[in-house]
Amino acid sequence: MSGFDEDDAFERASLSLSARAMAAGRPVAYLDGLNPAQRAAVEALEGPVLMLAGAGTGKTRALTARIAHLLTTGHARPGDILAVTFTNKAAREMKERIGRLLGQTVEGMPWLGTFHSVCAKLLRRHAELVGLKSNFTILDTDDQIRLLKQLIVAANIDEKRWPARQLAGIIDGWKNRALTPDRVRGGEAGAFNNRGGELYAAYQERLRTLNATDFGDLLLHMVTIFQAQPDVLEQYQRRFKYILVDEYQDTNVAQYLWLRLLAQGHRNICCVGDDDQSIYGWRGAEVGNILRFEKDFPGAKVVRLEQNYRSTEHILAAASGLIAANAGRLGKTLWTEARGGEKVRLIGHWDGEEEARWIGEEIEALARGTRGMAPVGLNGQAILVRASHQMRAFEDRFLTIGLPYRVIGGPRFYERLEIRDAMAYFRLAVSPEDDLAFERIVNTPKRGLGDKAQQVIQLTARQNGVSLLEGAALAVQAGAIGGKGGAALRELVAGAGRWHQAVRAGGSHIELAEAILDESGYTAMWQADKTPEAAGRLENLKELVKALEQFENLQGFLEHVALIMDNESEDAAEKVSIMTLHAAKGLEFPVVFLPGWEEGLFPSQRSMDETGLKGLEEERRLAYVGITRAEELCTISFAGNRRVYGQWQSQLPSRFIDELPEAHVDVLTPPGLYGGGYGAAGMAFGATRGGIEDRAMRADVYNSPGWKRMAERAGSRPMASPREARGLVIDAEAVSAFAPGDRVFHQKFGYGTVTGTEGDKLTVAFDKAGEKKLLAGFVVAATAADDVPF
DNA sequence: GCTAGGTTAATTTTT
DNA sequence: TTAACCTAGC
Repeated sequence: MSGFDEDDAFERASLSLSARAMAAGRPVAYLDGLNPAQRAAVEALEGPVLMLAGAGTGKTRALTARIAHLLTTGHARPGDILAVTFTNKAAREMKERIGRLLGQTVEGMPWLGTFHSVCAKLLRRHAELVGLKSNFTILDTDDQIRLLKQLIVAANIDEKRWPARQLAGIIDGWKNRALTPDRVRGGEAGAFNNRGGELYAAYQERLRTLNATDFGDLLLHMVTIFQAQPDVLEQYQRRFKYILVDEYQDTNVAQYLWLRLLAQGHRNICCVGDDDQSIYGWRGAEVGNILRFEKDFPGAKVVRLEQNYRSTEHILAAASGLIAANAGRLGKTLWTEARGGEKVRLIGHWDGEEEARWIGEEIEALARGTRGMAPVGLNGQAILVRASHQMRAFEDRFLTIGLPYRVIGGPRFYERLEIRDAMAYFRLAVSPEDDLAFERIVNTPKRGLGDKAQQVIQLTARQNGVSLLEGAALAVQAGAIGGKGGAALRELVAGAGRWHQAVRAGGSHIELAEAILDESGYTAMWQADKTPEAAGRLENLKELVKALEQFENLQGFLEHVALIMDNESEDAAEKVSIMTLHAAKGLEFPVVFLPGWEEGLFPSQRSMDETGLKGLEEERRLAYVGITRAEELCTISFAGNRRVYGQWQSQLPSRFIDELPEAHVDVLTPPGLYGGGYGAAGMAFGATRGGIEDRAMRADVYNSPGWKRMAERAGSRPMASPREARGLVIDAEAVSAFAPGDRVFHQKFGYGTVTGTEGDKLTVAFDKAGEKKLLAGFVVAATAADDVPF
């Protein structure tokens, strides 16, 4: 966040940028190779433009070319363009690509960044308008929750029944919708044990006192300012002559309002997005924003990017067929010039472990090139799951067979305990009044300051109206905290004073950081720790200090970290990637595996329960995102049994599997596996046994009284589906064909004797494989002729 | 203040 | 099943 705050700095940069590009005589180089649609999107500079960019259609290319076009044609200087993204990664990428297009780095694009970083920058200039100082701190989720916890306790609410995390979610929801406490409607304010609105107000008040914001506030405050201060708004309407928005389908109400306010004047706003890839509804994104664009901006030019450069025709057709089941789309048809390629593969497995085993073998085979394709390195292969707990089966399996993998997502560097602790020390050095930071480290490392001592500090601080650090100093002076704790606190207070002095004095912030970690005893704490992770933590601390080098001072670093929580370490080694579907958005791989396509898991039961059809459609978009990540080979799989929270459950293939167009799917016969039952993937399509083919009718079945009765009758069975209503599944009645003592045959386990039945599950003592629990559909009655008892 | 054992809940996640 | 979180008890 350092560098370009000075207006004239980017004025200068802008001049040199366009001038140089022009002088170099390649004013149109960035247009080379654009297809007609991309070109149209690039050249429609004036007025509202909606760029509907399907997966793999060269969206970033068009977007960056558009910026290059604005600059080179002299329509705008870098400082005139507001370009917002959701992630730092996207912003970085865009900067790089613009730089490449124009043949130089674009350090002069001061307003290209994430919604949050741009808003933070704006808010620092106008903080006083919402009662903050310009050096406010930005709290992360962890701080937010700790703060809320305090407020909940203070409000005499049972924190166990009403967890702070939940309140945080509610408040975030309000902020996403640009609702300040006074705007939360009566009924809604009654959320959270009837105290939601009140706690929200208290929380905002507390943030102001702490001179802090949370992430949601960055936008909320800016919307508030723009709405209440026409002069400020106008200033930025004039400054931002052109507005570009990436991933518009992911914007929430607050972001939408913010953009609309800024674009109101000239209406030069270009939004890029894909309604079919809207997968963040659960965190406030409004697909409606993109669906409504033409109404919001009458006369908008809508450009569709539909030529796909990523995937084979089968993959595209499968994805298109699937997404067609969603209602209320803007509509796009992806096409490609590429011909041929593999169909999407579909395979059913016995259980989750087997699925993992099979995928592991496939990956190895593909890497060796024994699948009729050129070898695909591990870096080119990915497994995309719906929920992160599904990763475990793969990790377990891959560790066993020694297949290198990397998990994308998960806890990030700056969210790690030791990093957050160290950061709290830095924060305290920069701002001694940062109470949250003080609280975090006051007894880390252990200083013998327990609840009681901390209460004394709190009380002293409140009575004197000072920060906790000052309160601690006073308490020490007064001798209110005795013994070991008192001495340790005295040292901490002295240290904090020293560090703050050092910050003010300037000097090397790297040396200071090292000194802080040293003098506080923090480094020593981990050195003394004998647990296996201690070494890694020390390593991380070193890395943290190293990261400081890129900044001029601690303040700059802290701002950076507050907003840029990613750290993608380069890892050159060949590894399979495992990640969630959400994390996969925007990525592509030659080979993609999509496991766990089962009712209840994907689409997620919870999603459907909570948001009904809306949730289901978002799940379907997630499936669409998954398939469209694949360039050459996409393999969808499901398991007939899966352990869910320790319980074995029978699983039904996902309804999304039914929705795949058959012509583009290759149903693999599981090699040497079971031969009967629904698990035999051939049955995955509703083609057999009188399936209902009509989609509308299928939806009807789902909502019909008959279906509901059916679901009820299924009783304890957690996942009933339309498929069952259609009789596609061997249900409880079929089970009665088997009784204890019957001889049965299983493709994998061979012959065995039924020892028990329970609903549609059988317990079978197999002659060779031992006792197994399984679905009746997976076995057939043994015929005397075949069955050779031993 | 720490640890062991019991209880509870269990998507998706960026900033 | 498991992992995180919290409460007793040392």
